[in-house]
Amino acid sequence: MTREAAAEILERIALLLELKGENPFKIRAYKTGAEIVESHAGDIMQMARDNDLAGIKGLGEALRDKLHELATTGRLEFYEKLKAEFPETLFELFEVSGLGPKKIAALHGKLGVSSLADLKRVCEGGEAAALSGFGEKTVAKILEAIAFREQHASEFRLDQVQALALGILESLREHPSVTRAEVCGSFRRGKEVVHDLDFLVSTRRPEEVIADFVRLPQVEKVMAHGGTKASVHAAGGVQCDLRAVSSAEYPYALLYFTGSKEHNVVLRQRALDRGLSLNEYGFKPAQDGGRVPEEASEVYQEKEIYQILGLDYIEPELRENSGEFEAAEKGRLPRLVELENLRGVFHNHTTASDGKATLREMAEAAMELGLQYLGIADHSKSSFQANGLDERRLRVQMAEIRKLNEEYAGDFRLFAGSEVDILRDGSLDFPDDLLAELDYVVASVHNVFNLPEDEMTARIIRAIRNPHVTMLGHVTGRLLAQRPSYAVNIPAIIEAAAATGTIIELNASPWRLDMDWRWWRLAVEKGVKCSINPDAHSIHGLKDVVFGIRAARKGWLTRRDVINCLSVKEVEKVLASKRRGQGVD
DNA sequence: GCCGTTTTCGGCCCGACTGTTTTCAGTCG
Repeated sequence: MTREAAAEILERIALLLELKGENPFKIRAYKTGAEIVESHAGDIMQMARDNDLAGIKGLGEALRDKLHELATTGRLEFYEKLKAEFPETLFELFEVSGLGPKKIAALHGKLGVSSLADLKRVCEGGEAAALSGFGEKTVAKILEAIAFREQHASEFRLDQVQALALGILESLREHPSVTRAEVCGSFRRGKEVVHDLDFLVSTRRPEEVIADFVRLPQVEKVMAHGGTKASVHAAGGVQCDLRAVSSAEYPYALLYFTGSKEHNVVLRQRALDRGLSLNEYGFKPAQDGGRVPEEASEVYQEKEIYQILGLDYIEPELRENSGEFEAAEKGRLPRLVELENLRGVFHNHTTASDGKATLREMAEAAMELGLQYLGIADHSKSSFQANGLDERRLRVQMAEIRKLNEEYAGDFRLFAGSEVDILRDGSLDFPDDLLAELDYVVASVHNVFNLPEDEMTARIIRAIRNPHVTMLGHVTGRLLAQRPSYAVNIPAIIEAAAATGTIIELNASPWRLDMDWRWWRLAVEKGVKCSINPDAHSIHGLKDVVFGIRAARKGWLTRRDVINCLSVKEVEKVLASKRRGQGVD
């Protein structure tokens, strides 16, 4: 049993206990237990097997015993019994925004609701509205939430598919009959969510490769299995398709299956303009008697196909038919930012607020990743739920950071910051004189999401105008495939950021990827700089920058647009420039 | 269920918002 699986079971126990109306503190004990299991620095499952968990704060006798049972037998009697009291599908109700344990318990107990389908039925049929504590508006909100979920039902966040995609890709590449393999589709294009995973291989033995593909351990169900393609469902319901082609066809197929569809349409039109017909297998003459240029027979990479069509190579992230062809014709494609360009990251949390690692642990993890600096930005006091820092605790942290910086003696630099709440009226959670003591400030909205667009926009712009606000955090508040963004006028925010020299964050958490890649070209045009921020709540979370880099590339960003590609000296200047009224240049 | 004792029970994190109520329960961050 992996630590993730064990933590998941503890979390589910907490949900089931909530449904049963158990003591809320007992429930919290299971939730914190799950967090500890997920984030403990040691090999916690081995420790559980060896009965070596004593001394870990938050794991008492009961949880230690349960973890030992899980680690040694792979199951937990207590959980199995609890689970048997409720239908498995009941868990999906927790994902409907606005529904909590009390309402779910009422729906289940009084109306027998045990799935999303049931829920929809009783909401539409009027039975739900008649329940005590429910009314017309509650039901309307539930139906809205169901509709949002349905609309996004087949969307998977990148963190949900990344390990699966890379795992299958590795198996394919290791296959003795496979010469080249790639994940295509929206995954390769760096979309913020994907619907499925498209794999492509080049091989001389397609049947053999396909047969081995459908037998991979990740495969749960085989949907289709032919001679050159197969379609399967992997764990978690992600559909995975595999296409097998010849070595000569491979670059054409790679281009075709990477898409986007809109990009391909333009490519094929360009080919026709040159008397050529392009499909996933290669070039053909568009008319009888036409001929294919000689270079076409020597195509080994996508790059050469673009060349034949008179274009510079277009990176997969840019293939959305949103200006890449004009730029490629004129040789004006941007040189996209790369992971290796990043020298530091801002907006990270520690155990002082809701993070799982200490200041020192975060710093060491950042060094381990080869970074030269790390910005800390724990929550401010209004974020009670996240154990936000008050003035006193923030000053303690600033002192700790100064001390660590002395210890690191220039080899590594910590920046003292704060993720300060933007309050309802656009004022900030800390007074200006305190903010002035920090190296930088991230301002974010964490409550009152339902303001009308003009009020929300005015609220954020007021915060941006504060000279101490260095950067704006997760501008729309969206949670991908789960919660839509709040109403906000992004172009107006970008204008205000440009006018005040405020940096806008690209929050790299795979849940957010916010500001969305579609806005960055406008931002860059206006002169706004980007900070790719992992919003890490643990050591592991620092690695989320890989998702941020993908999104940044998709937004046409170069290293010059991203402030965390700067050296310590340069970034210090940029962080201080707004306060000194110089703006960011 | 965990923790920490002025040891073996009593406390455990706060505030706003919403909708359903008629004084508050549920949800969310």
